[in-house]
Amino acid sequence: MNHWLMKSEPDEFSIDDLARRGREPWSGVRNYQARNYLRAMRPGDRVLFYHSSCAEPGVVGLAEVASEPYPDPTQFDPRSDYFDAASRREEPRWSLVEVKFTRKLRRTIPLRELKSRKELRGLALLRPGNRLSVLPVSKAHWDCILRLE
DNA sequence: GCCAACGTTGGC
DNA sequence: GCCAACGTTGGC
Repeated sequence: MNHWLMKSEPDEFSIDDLARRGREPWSGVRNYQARNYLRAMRPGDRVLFYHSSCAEPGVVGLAEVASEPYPDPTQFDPRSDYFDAASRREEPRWSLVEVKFTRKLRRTIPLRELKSRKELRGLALLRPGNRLSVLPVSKAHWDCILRLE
């Protein structure tokens, strides 16, 4: 089983939105490296849900990968913001997985606090300029972050 | 709103 | 293949 971190802007889709829906196809990832991480995901993998571009960026909840990766349907929808005219159905460019709500954390663990922890050195989220919306997390880092709760 | 740190695009 | 210009992400 692998561990991941997935970012979402709470104005767009928050942990409370995921709690309400229970399960959500993670559409709209349009970065090749992030896509490759999505394709490496398997049902049962654990996910840290992270709020970005907001007053208090940080880890806010836990989720679980709930499907195998499959082609993101929004790439074929001309009305979607995520439409990609260059993607062909025979060879879809973009993938997604479905994500299932596990629970909210008792508190937000702010980015500021993650940065202050020596044990979290090397966490992909903290690497300079890392803007990927989907990132791997080691088991050791996962455990460390949950101990901060 | 600013800006660093990227990724992408397109001319050559 | 190089690289300048441009667009995006996301913290602050």
